[in-house]
Amino acid sequence: MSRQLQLTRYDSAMPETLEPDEWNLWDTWMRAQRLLVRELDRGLQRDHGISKAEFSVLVTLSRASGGEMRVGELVDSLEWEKSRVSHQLTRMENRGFVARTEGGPSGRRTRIGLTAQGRRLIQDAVRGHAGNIRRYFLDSLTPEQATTIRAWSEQLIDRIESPS
Amino acid sequence: MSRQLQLTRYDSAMPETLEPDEWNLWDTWMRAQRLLVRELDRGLQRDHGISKAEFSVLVTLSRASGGEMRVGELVDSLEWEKSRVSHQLTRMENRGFVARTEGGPSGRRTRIGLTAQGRRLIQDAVRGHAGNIRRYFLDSLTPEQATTIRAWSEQLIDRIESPS
DNA sequence: CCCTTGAAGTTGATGCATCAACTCTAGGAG
DNA sequence: CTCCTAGAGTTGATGCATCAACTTCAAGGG
Repeated sequence: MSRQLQLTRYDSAMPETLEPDEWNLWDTWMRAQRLLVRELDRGLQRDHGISKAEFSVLVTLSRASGGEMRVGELVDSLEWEKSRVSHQLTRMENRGFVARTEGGPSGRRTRIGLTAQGRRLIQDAVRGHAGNIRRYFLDSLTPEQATTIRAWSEQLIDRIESPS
Repeated sequence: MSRQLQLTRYDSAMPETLEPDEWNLWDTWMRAQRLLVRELDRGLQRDHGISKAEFSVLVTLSRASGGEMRVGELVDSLEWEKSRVSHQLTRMENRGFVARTEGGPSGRRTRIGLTAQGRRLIQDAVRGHAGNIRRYFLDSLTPEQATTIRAWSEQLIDRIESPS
């Protein structure tokens, strides 16, 4: 993967209405994002054989009291679309990480639980993944940078989420 | 899209080995990323009917001298895998945005060019997308924040790309 | 001239992500 | 009791992204 200077690149808008400084900032930032996410994804895949999506589902289930949740609870917790959750659960059920169990005679609704394999897996993965987050993200930040990034992230979230 | 406080969420690792402050920073930052990327994607889709991937290919081709490139040049410029480029071109050829043309009698290799429709489309899209980058990203940054973000992004890129 | 080899590009398979359409069931209104 | 409806969940279709395997062709060696 040779790195070289380039003026046009994935995600680089560089339109006439952005100044060179501006697109450069945008490009640099987007590039850092992609590299970081890619590195974390690869870490999960390499060290634990699971994807980020699988990790998210497993870690959410592992924190549930009783180790079971309904699909709707997963939807709320993950902030995914319900169909995305459903598809993901199907794949993970096929891999043997989770199980769909019929609710008791009174209950009725489908519940999702970790299998023994899923439970074992997530315990290791959480530690490994935390280490990678620390190595690639947290350790790369000075305290001042961390403060700035946090403040800016919060601004951005508000800005996008409130229909200004 | 109701927003509510939650302690576990997509991409939140929150493992035992991360302090609450740490995972909170990580979570906030990841959340901001996702929202921003999603907003820009939706803008492209809504205003111009194209995906980010299509935008990237079109803008790259539109900057090429002669408006044509070889697949390998696209691969280098976009920093995508060649198979990804090939699949993307197939989809875009089906949509009528680009055309694969046989090189001249001497040349031989396949060249990729914009169609009239593709050229028309990208001219509008570049301006609209630039506006969205400004609105959601650039305008959300103070000069100091911009400086910090740029510096940190560069650190992170170096850190990940150099096999330290 | 033939054969090997490597670069360029394509293809197929699989998983992630989203949209739209569908099923099923529980809980009323009549 | 019967029907209607709304919520919960599933399914299918399509596009993005990646990996591995394959095809083609040009260049060079023998």
